[in-house]
Amino acid sequence: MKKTRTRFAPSPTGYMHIGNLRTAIFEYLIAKKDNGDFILRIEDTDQTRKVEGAIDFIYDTLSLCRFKIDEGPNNEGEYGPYIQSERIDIYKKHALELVEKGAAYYCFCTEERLDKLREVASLNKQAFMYDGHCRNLSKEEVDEMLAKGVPYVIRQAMPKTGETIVSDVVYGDIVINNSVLEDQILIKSDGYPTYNFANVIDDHLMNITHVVRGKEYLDQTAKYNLLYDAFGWEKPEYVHVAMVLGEDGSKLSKRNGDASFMDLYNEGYLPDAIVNYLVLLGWSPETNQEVFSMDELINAFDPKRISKSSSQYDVKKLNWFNAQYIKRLSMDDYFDFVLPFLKDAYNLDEKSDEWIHHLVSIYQNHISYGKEIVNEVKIFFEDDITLDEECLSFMKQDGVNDTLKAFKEEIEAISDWNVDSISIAINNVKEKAGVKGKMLYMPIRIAVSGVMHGPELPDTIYLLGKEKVLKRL
RNA sequence: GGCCAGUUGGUGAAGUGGUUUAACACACUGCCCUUUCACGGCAGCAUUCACGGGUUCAAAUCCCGUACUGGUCACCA
Repeated sequence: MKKTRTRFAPSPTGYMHIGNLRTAIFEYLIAKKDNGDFILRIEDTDQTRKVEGAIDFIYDTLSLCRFKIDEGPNNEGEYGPYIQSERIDIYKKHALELVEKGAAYYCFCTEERLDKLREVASLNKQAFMYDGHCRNLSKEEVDEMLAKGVPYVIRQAMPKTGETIVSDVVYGDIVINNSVLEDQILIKSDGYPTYNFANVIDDHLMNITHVVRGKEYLDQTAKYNLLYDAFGWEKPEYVHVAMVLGEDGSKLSKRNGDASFMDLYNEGYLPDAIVNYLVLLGWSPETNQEVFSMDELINAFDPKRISKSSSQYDVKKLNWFNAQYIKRLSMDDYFDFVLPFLKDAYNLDEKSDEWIHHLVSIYQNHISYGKEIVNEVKIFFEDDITLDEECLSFMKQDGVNDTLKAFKEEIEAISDWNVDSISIAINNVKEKAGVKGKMLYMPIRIAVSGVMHGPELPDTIYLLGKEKVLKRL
């Protein structure tokens, strides 16, 4: 029995949106469920798209998500190199092998000829497909062109008739008619392989057992199978996964900024929560469990339960997951987590550690992402407060002024400023002004904080400080 | 346009012929708890599974057709 091996194969663009990440999650879980290996391979055959530092970025991202990379460019195993641009010779060699076998051929067609073909096709409202012009070149003709140094590509010779069956773990058997298959390019004129070719070669050479990728590649898989057959290689298991759509149901793109993992991370979304949310987007466990640790995930994951239809990214549910994870953070971890957001937004130099801790601690059950705390604590850092319509109309009610007057007196009378004494003060107001519940708390809350929602009132008052509270009254 | 796939509530989804008068979760609404807010708890929220036919004693579940959505048809990955 072969050891299960999956691979994450991004191109090094320095950007990872949640759709890519989700694919990585699935790949990781499939491998780890079988105690297999998770491999990172960099697909940089398009040299124009290369971005500096992108490989480290991918390592960082995956490590934040708790994925252990068993083999990759920075920790090579026995199947290296793990960067496609360093494997050029390998692809070339295999392409030539196919030419030898008659499954591929040299093509010397010029850009101009191809363009003309394309033009004609679009005129006839037909999809362009290479006409196989060079497919029947004789050995002598080929050698002559080669000797003359005419630029060439190597194309795969597709069968013209019959059909190819693609077996997929989530979609079942898909039948593709061979007549729709183009004699696709395997090796480009710059000597680099195309994505489709490099993929097949690498996946085989690296002993990948499960190829997990976006559903958009499903149709292409017939070509892959033909390639595997031509080499006489065993095909991997295919796991095609449906797309993740943006919140509006449209395709995710770079433009849809907040769907990038790093952006979410920088906003204060915990990688564990992101992973947990994403794995449930397009996959569901047999039980009703929703919050999963990595180990539980590895245990529960079954690729057969990946859904066939695409799903929409929903930040509200992500918020819920993230809030769950924030609540479960230890006090220390939580503090380390939110403090950077606070420091970034406010000058904390004059605040005591005790004060900062107290402030932050009352929000652990309130926020759904780290940066949210910045807005929440605004009332403690601003001098002026402005009331919105709702607050204003509340404050116009009868008795509000009496309540506030009584409250002010109580506050002034406090000598030992702490949460308990403030609670007592509020309680005294209840007696004095003869109000309770909402009519007691709301006027005070609005007067001191300017908003109708917030953390525990005594804490709020305590943190604001006597001076500020009196000033606002 | 050809080919391929998908279609269960605002969202993620369970469901593979009868125990489903369609689970669970997010969101939303209401109530309770808390002397306020939030947290938490409880309840409500699809008479119906894109639509139309068929098979069957019985269909969200099987078959056929239609519609819609998406993908794919590059010397991009």
